[in-house]
Amino acid sequence: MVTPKKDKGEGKQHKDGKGDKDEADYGETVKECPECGAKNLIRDYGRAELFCAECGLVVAENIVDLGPEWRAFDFEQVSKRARVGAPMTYRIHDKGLSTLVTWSPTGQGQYKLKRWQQRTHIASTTERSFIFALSEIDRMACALKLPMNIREASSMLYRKAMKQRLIRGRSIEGIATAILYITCRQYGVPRTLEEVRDISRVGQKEISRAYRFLLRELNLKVTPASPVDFVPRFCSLLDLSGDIRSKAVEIIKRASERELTNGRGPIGIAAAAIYIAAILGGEHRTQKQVSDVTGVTEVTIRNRYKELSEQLDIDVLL
DNA sequence: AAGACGAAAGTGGTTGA
DNA sequence: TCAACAACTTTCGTCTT
Repeated sequence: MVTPKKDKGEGKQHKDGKGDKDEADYGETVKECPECGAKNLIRDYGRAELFCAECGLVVAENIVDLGPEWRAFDFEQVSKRARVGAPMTYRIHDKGLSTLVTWSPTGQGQYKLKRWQQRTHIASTTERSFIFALSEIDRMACALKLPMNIREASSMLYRKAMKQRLIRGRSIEGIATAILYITCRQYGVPRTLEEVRDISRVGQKEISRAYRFLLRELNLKVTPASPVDFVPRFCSLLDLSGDIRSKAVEIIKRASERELTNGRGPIGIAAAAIYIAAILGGEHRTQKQVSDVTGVTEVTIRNRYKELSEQLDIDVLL
């Protein structure tokens, strides 16, 4: 029953078809996010991309990389990896360190061969499902325009879940989707459950189940999403200016000081704050428009916006 | 006609016995 | 496991611009 989201501003989102040279230049000169207008872009040379800290949009890829092409997570890795082998990444199923095993059948009995094959069969099926999970995480992260660091973190989390034998007997899709959802929350670029569900191949129920299960089993703490986290993305989807964005954030801050946000859904609060801010700033959007983008109903927007405007003494004149 | 409003009933998730 | 509960949705009639 969720209305399909209109793909507004297709042109200003990050383009894949452009040449590397153009993008490298773009990465050097662009100063603010074309999606939400935020100024704090993060340049990740390790992943050769430029992404927005506010909404998580990948602004440019293949930017000029001034650092070494390998990554190191501690000193030991630095010394070992300085000039040997391919770069290691968690997004490749065997961490990119593959081993080629040659087999010489001379003098080996049938029995041993069989056992070896059984073992490798088990290894290869779990490996295959892991590869599948990673490709799914990548696909979904791509569709949601999430930065590479979130994809990396998701891969690491999935690996961890696998080590603790949490995947076996559960749907890979469900777990992978839940993990992506968790990582987004942890990195402060939350996507709504509806958004995640729309690009996943499993239903909302299964995602929620996997989500709760993983939080419990992995002892993860996920702080409730703040309404503020949703503002940049929603504002840009509504074609609202940066002025409205900061107004909305301001309203949310005042609301949370007065504890008007307690027990309320963060998305509804964000939607109402944006609705109010847009009217105050002379860029009126209808409740329906806001509702379509945020996924909360007009009724909820009305209820929240009544509360906010009354309690914060904001005169909203239409 | 479109947008805003609000009442009333329904839904899905959480909590606590 | 079940019922109570709050937040949110659906639906729909009415008012306003």
